[in-house]
Amino acid sequence: MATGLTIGQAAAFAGVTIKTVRHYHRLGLVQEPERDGSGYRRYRSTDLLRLVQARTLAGAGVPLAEIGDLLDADPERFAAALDDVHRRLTERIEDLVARRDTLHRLTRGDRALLPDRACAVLDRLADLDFSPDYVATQREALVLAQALVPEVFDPFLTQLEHWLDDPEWIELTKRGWAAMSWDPDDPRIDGLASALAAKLLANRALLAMPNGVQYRSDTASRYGLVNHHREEQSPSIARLNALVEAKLRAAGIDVPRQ
Amino acid sequence: MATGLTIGQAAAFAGVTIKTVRHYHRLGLVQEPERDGSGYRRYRSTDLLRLVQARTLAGAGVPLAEIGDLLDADPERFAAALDDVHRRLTERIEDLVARRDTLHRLTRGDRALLPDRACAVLDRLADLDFSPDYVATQREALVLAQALVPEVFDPFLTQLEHWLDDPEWIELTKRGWAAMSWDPDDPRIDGLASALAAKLLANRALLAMPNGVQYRSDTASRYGLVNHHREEQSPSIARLNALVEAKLRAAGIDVPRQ
DNA sequence: GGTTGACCTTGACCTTGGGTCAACGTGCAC
DNA sequence: GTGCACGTTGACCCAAGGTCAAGGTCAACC
Repeated sequence: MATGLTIGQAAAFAGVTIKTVRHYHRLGLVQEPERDGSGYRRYRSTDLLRLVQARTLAGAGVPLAEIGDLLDADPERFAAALDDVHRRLTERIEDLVARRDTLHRLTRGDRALLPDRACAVLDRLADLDFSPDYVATQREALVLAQALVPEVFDPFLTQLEHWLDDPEWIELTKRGWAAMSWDPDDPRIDGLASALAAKLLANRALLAMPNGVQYRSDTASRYGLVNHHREEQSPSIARLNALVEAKLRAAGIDVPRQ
Repeated sequence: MATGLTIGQAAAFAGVTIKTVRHYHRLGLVQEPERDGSGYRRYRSTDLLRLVQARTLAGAGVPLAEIGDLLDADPERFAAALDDVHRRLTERIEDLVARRDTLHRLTRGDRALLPDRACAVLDRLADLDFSPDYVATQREALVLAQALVPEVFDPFLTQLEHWLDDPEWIELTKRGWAAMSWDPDDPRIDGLASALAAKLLANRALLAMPNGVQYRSDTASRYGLVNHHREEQSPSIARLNALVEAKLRAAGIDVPRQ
């Protein structure tokens, strides 16, 4: 008797598994066909059509719960819904393309976390013979800055780029890094702090908060968190920083505390 | 104290939810950072890096279970895996594009189920003033044929295309369809069967199984299922078909039974 | 007319990548 | 000291099926 296809044949025709077909039946997404004498579902071509329609929508990412309504809707609502699905699909495709394109950045971690401009600064630091340790610390600071105080991230980079053109700053900074291994009471620290503060004061325009930046109530503490990052690993560096900040405050600069 | 970011800050930085971060910890995909005095997780930049790497891979569709191993792998295995991910992502994108492109076929069901060539044949049937009912039945037959006997689907279409150029066949077929409403014992049925059989025998080359088609053991019954599709709704059509088949067999043609 | 093997039936639980809710502890600002 | 946002764990929920179990059917071969 020509009673129609079995579930396996129907599933193969629609390009889904048997389990999926039964799942659709259970969700009421595709009506169950009639059974034959032995209880087998028998699929006619209208069932196949419905199945293919459902699978196509599901494959396009439409939630199964919506598909039933959609297929039963009047043509204009259906057409509108199709447009919507098409749009969402296009978005998803573009998203995937973007993800694919960013994948290769993963091979170098820093480039995954920081914008190109910051990476360039770090590369220049390495070229200028700063120790890898120092570069790594700066990288950490930049990552933290981006996460914690994004509103000053760009001005911060501008500062760094400026200092990199100043050989004297480079020299001072390298000495400051070397101070990490000094005794916290080393008398050279005070001289170094004075020199650094003088250098900063000579370029005080750079220190001002850029125009347009909202000073959030917690910005200061976040900024401090960035500035004092890794200080706990070296008391001498902590003392150096404290001295420099005190000298800046004495000169009337508003340095955030803590 | 500069102990690092809280989970909410880390999650925001990586572009995921807090829950996702903890999920990754539980799966061992991202190591848990140290806790501060109050039990809060505190994220350093290496943790952020790992988190961003994990999220990027996960977003690209890599199963979470694989990501941990991947990120711990040596660079060349990691690069190979990245290539693989890139390839899968490209496949997925192409698949989505294809699905998007087939979406619009859903507005007309027949076009979603049948290839263009079959749709063209159905359109010609409608143009030739076959009743919508007849066209619908033919559509069902084509869908069934495609599902059940795909190996003869193209030759079957070729036959149909041939007959459509024969005005006499068109006339006979329309009379045959009209027979549906006749009494099964109507004497005109026999004459119609003779005319149809003669027409088929005059083009017997078309009836042969095409070269290269494997005659599966069940092809005959499937073929019969297609041919006798909808017969149960009209005893006169059933009788007409039976008569035609008998005449063909008498002429030495191998017509599958049942 | 058995037996084999492919296919069908239902039902219950498993999976992935998280979301949601509850019940409770912390940190900070006013 | 009182909100209020944020943190902690744990337990359950979700889509969209997959897997496994325990049988019933069907067709074919011997």
